[in-house]
Amino acid sequence: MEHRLTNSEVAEILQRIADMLEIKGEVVYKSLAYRKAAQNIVGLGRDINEVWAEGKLRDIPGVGEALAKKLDELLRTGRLQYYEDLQEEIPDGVVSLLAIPEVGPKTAKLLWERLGAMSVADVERAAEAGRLRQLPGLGARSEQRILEGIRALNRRSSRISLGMAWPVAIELLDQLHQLQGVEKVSPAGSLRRMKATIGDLDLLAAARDGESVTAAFVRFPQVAEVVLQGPTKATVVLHNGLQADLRVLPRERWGSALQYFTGSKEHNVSLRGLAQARGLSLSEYGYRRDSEEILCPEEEDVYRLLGLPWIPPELREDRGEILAAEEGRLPDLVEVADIRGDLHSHTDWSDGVASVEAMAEGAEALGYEYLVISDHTRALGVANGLSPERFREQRKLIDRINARSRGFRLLQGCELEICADGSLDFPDEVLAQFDLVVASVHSGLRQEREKITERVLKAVRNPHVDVIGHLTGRLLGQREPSAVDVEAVLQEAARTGTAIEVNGIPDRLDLDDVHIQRAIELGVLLSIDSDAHSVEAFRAMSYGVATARRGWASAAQVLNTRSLHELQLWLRRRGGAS
DNA sequence: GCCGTTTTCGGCCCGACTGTTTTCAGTCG
Repeated sequence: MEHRLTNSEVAEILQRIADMLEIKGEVVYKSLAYRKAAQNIVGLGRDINEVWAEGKLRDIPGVGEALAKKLDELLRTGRLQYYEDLQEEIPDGVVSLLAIPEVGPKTAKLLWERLGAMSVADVERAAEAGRLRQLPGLGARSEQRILEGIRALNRRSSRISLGMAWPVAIELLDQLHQLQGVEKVSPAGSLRRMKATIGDLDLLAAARDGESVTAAFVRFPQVAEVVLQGPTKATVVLHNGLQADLRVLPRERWGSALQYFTGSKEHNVSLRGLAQARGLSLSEYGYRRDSEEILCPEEEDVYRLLGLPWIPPELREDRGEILAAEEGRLPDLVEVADIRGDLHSHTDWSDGVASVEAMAEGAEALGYEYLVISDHTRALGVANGLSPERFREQRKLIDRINARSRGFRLLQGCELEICADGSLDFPDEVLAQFDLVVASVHSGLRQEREKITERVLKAVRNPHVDVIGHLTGRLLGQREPSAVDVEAVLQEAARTGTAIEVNGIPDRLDLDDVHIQRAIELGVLLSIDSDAHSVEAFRAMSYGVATARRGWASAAQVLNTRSLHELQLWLRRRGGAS
């Protein structure tokens, strides 16, 4: 096989098939089935090629006989006849029209059949020429909306990182909370589930008079444009280009509303399935049994009526959390308060902006017991990597700071370069001098799978290496993850006891949630780090913790929830220095 | 196309908003 398809490539093909089936006008449940399977393949946590090789495709939820057969053909040959036949019937250009807001499968088909539109640009031209309003079911207003949709599409900067979205949302929620009659506010949607990237800001408010709240909301200074506005919801585009959706519900329906709008959609679908089995119908307004209404003022009420414990939002991706809740084996998720120290940080000795002293003070102010200063090693010239001699000097400074501090302790580490040629930047005798070593790849990220995997495995097997930093090297929206065989690294890390980092920098969040869940399954120890290059950047820890929670991690599985003493014991047993 | 303490066939979640509609279809989340 010339190219091994990744999970997301396979899922993408299934999603496109679903798109084409919708345009064809097939029964909706068929395309839903394709989408569900695609979702589960993305959330698999392991390489679908391996699942295929084991003959276990049918074990993937949502994959039945027909899909297993198609996936087998796709993974075996790299092609899928069914998909190619569909492409003959529905050109890719028609599918691409679905990217336009306001254009769904019905409209796409109409535009294609009646106007021959095969691209977004075709639709834009037709709309500008006033030809859309002549189509059945469309009028001048629809034409205008579609045109606006295309303009929004052209300027849309896709999804933004959680770290960018979160502060913006909190500010809007603060303003909402100050409005007359607003009793409660909360983030909802992917924001509340702490997904790595956020499409729209979903905001929720409890108030009796929704009309006045949405009216005030659309006049907030951050708002550039009002997309829609009604008595219970409003959608706006902010000056920074983000879209924000606000929903307003009365206080007595807060629980069901918050649950509903937090999603995920898949989680909610499964939940409604459970409700139905009990003769209940669930919506954002509460439960209904025939004509009787059951209100849920708190989110716990929604779950309790189904006999379930409250499920943390980070788990609500329909990746087994409902079954786990039913069986009483939901994980006790790690929290920011569990974190006792940070194992990865930089100072102005390499590419950080703060002094060792300032970083130490910052970490102590956060209530940490310890901080590992882990500046870059010499091979990373662009980051002013340090030589062994410079590290020895830095050690003296760290010793001095420790000598005058009480309770808090600095440890000296390094972020050891895993060089492109597969070597480690320092020999073992130098590595033995550090309290803790984080080893990371910063170069040769485009190497082929075997080569880059072998580099990382070498670091995992080195007894002086304690943590593998940002394993895949992905930068959200900028750089795809490297081809590294995550499964192989995780398995080896489970064997050697090496910790794998969950890097909290919002653009990284690496490992990602799906692989964290797999790491937990394999018993791999995690280290949640801020990788801070400044004092303010310590706060990235919270995004790292959120990502670990999304991967079902509990405190026991996270190295830096341990006390200084326990950490030092762990380091000593690993055979490194300290 | 999937799936089964209702079922191997017949279900498959629910509602807001908008526009072109004389009662509803399409899109979105």
